[in-house]
Amino acid sequence: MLTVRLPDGSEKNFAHSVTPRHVAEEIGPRLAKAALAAELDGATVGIDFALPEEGSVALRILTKSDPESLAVMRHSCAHVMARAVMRLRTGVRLAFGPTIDAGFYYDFDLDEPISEDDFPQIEEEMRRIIELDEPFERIEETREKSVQICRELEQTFKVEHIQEGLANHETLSFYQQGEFLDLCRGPHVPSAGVIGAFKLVSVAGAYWKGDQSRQQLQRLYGTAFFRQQDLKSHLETIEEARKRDHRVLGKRLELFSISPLVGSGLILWQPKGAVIRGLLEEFVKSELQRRGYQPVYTPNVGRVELYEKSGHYPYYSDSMFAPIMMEQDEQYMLKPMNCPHHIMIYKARPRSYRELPLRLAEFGTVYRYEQSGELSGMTRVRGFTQDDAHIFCTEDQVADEFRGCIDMTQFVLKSLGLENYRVRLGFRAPDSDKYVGPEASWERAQQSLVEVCDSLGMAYEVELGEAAFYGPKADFVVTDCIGREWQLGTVQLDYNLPSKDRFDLEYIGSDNTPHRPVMIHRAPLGSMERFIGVLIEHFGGAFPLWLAPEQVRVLTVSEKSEEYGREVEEQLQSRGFRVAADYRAEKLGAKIRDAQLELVPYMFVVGERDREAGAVSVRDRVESRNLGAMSLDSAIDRLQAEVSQRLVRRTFSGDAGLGERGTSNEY
RNA sequence: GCCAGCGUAGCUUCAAUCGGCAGAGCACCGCAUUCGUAAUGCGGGGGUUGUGGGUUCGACUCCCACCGCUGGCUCCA
Repeated sequence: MLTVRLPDGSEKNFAHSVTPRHVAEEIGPRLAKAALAAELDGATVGIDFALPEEGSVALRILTKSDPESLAVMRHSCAHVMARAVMRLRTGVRLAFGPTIDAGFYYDFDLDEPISEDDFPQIEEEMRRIIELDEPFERIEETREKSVQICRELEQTFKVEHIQEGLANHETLSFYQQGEFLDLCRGPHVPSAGVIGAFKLVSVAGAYWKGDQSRQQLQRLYGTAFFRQQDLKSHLETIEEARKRDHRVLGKRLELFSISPLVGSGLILWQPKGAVIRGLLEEFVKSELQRRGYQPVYTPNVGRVELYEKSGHYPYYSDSMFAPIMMEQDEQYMLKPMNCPHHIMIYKARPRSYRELPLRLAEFGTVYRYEQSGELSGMTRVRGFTQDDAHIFCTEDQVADEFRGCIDMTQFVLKSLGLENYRVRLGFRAPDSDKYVGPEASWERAQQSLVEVCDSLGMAYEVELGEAAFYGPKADFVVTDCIGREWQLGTVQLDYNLPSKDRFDLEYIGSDNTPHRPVMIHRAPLGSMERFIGVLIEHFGGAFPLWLAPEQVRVLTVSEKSEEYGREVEEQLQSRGFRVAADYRAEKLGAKIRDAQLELVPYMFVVGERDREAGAVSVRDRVESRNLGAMSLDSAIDRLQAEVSQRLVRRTFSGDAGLGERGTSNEY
């Protein structure tokens, strides 16, 4: 006998084999009709799933109102899409078609490539399939039979997947809908009719099993919702993201530019962007000073031998700019990392334990030859400046230093209105030869990271295989105001570069014998380019007052007030504000409009009335509102208070569902 | 690097019918206007249609190569 526990605490007993559908029918016909899937002891299953005949299970029937059913429905929609493509095309071989955060995709190998022009036709065919409202039927087969079925269907990727990826599965499942039969773990919704609204989003290349050395397939991305209005609002959020694109805003607001003649992926900071960067650097520098870091400067090139010693050259030569050849035995690299240089500063003389922790900081510019297809605006570039520092400390100091790095990162992010983030601990993958150093050091380093995170009560997730080659790391993955994730700051523990085989770092301990220090690599912002790119999108170009390239614009009502306007402008300038003025022979409305669109936080409107009173009329951009006339001094006090608090007055808040594309790998 | 798409004036605002005279808006410059909280009017300049080659009587339009960009894949010390 089976006991089924329901969410309301009640229990139902069944003497014979049942499915969630039967359970739902027992509860009521309404629920049975609305049931799309079920949650069985925490896992999502289809409503036709055969529950065990004995024992006790927790079961929750899932309907449209449960978020879990959205993923199930989207996976079904991926099948509908694949079915439509197979109706329209010949020689379609199916690969994987999972659900992702914002929708789903399916990978195909096709005789003729699909382009976006084909979307309307595919969508039309999908609509037809959905109208038929045919059920998704689950079929279970033995391995041999499954291979045979896939062979007959000429689905060679599926054959391979059964034989390799699913080698330890005794039985396999298929889902059938009309003429469409696909190897698939499921679950699926009962029938296609529940797919309320869908849209094909994009088409892209993707390698079979994510392996660059294997065949490239076409990946068709789509999304689906139960209700048309949810699809609409999803598309609106994508549109919102598009409007905030830092590449567009960066050009419009004259923050940065990229010139093909200078080179792809190389950022030219325009004056206004340079203001923002300079302010952020000052902000970080003052924190570094407070926290006992010492600034250093190092050159932009270094001999190849330096990077051979560090191990970067053997590991990353493909993504480094080629060496600069001088003589046969004299080659220089553009530096891809600052750490080897900082290490040489440490090594410039013998070190005592009394000096540790030694914290060396530099806004170090590095160059990496990223693949051309990787480049994107400021977020993925070939030259960038890290807010870098390397801490050399004793084993005993590691935890405190690591804690200090986390603290500084949290402080900096918070000051910029980036309060939504998670921490990802990147650990080594077992049995990989990608890493340097003995396993014991790795264990120790990984253990320290976990202990510090636990002691701070900080949530984190461990990801295997995400470590740097020399040590494990803690990455800060920041969610911006429309729900997209960005990897920004990082703290990395390193027991390897100091080792005998690498740079053989030492300090003399209190026992008067040499000891090996531990290194911590850390960059709270990551790179200035990427960080500011993300900030542009986060703020939609409307920077808080303390960072705004132009903080105040003086607007004259007419040319009659120009002289007074210039006085006000000069006053603001001398009080430390970044100020501009609009003396054009335009109407006030036009000047206001331009300043609003250029995202200037405050406008000081000056006319004859103000001149007579020695006042300014303050207009606030955020509220798009006239705050009224006030004395210049009180207006300045007001702004100064806002600057000194580093007040972040507004960021859009919402969720585009554009988060990292984590897949749950249905097949 | 790979797959797909795109490239017309400073502008990710865009037009140019089937291959038949490259044209608007915004921005910019000039003149007039002297204005009180999101666009004053008039006039003007600005183009080797990404680059190079090909097909054609004729190419923004069709074909090839290259460059750049976009969306993905792979990569990310």
